[in-house]
Parts: sequence; structure tokens; C-alpha cells
Amino acid sequence: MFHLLSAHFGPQDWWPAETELEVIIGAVLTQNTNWTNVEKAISNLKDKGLVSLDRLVSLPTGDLAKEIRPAGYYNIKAKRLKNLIHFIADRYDGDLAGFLNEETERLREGLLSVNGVGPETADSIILYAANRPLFVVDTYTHRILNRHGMAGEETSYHELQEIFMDHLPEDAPFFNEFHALLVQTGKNYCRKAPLCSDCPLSRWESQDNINHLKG
DNA sequence: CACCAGGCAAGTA
DNA sequence: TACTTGCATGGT
Repeated sequence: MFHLLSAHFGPQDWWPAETELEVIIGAVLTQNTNWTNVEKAISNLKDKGLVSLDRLVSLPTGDLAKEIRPAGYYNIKAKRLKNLIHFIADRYDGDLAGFLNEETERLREGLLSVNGVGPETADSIILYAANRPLFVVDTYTHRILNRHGMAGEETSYHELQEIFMDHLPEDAPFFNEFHALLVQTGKNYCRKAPLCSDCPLSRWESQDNINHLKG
């Protein structure tokens, strides 16, 4: 599946950000939101020099909300971003690199303890900011596996994550690219129809592949 | 006009 | 515990 998508789309060059902090900000802002809207919000922050831990700590939540307005849910996201920023500022004395250097389990535990950070946001930060081999699951991932008979509607986040991590080499650059390719696929081909004939994965519909994974 | 987007938490019974 | 609802802008 990876090779089909990679050959079809080419390198994805994720995460689209310049710094680790920008990855963290984007991970929160993109919750249930189109990335192009997130880009506008991040552009606002950059224009005002606000992509900085110190600046974000001192920035009132209401002012932050105003800047990230294009990303939607701006009031709740301003709170969530502040929660996460203050967690790093308080618990790690503002040492972002030190925080990202934590052991993966501890890192995930810390991220999930923040109100507004769920499994996908946490794992996105762990994979794309800390470069750890943890597979990120999102609605596209779920939908694609469902379409290909490898997951049900109710399959949990953790179960979906295990489908990848139990059968693939735990390599951060590989997980990085695979997840990005699944998102690209979901955006272009998996909107409504069960399985479009021009989907790059249509050729993957081979029982051999499915049985191998189920076995 | 309706529908969707790289979730998550709070409210209800 | 199991459902449901709120959050909100911008593109198609």
C-alpha cells in the first residue's frame, strides 16, 4: 500500500512547518479543520512574531483567539493551545527541546494530560516534532482501512494504530511519509464513494494482501 | 443552498 | 457507560 501511494504521489515532505513549535501549533489548530485554514492562522502568528513560547505565554487567550480566527473553533483552540504552551512552560521551564527529548511513553502521557490534546494531536507531535516512530491515525486512515476491509466503523484509535505498528518496521521517517500519503489519498479520493476506480489504491484490492495482514 | 475539513471534551440520561 | 452536542471558519 505504501509503495503504491508513494509511486503515485511522490514525496510529501511533512510536516509543513519550519520549527518544532510550529508543528505543535499546527497540530492543535488542524483539529477537524482544513489545513489551508490553518495556514492562514499560522501566517497571522508569524506576521506578529508570535511563534515563540515566551510570546505565547504572555499573550492573553482572547488576543490569541483573534489571531487564529481563520482556523475555526478559535475560542476553544486558543484555550487548548494555551493549555499546551503553559504545560511546557510550567513543567519543563519553557525548555521545548528538553520536553521533546523525553522518553516516548512519558511524552505521550504528558501531552494527553493536557485538556484539548487527544491521541491524534499527541501522536502528531510525537512523530512530527519529536521524530519518534509512532503511527498517527486520523479519520482518513480509519476510512481507508475500512474501505479495504481491514477495519470496522467502530475500530478504536489504538487498534488502528496497532494494525500499522504490529506489521511494519518502526521507523520514524517511514511512518512520517506513510501517514502523509494516507492523508493525501483521503483528501483526493475518499470523499464519498466506497472506492473510486481511479484511486491509487484500487490496485491494492488483492485478497493476498488482506489475508496476509489478518493472519 | 448543503456539505465538508489532518478532533476533542462536555453535557445528558 | 453510551450517546449526543458544541465548537466556527472558509472552500467546493
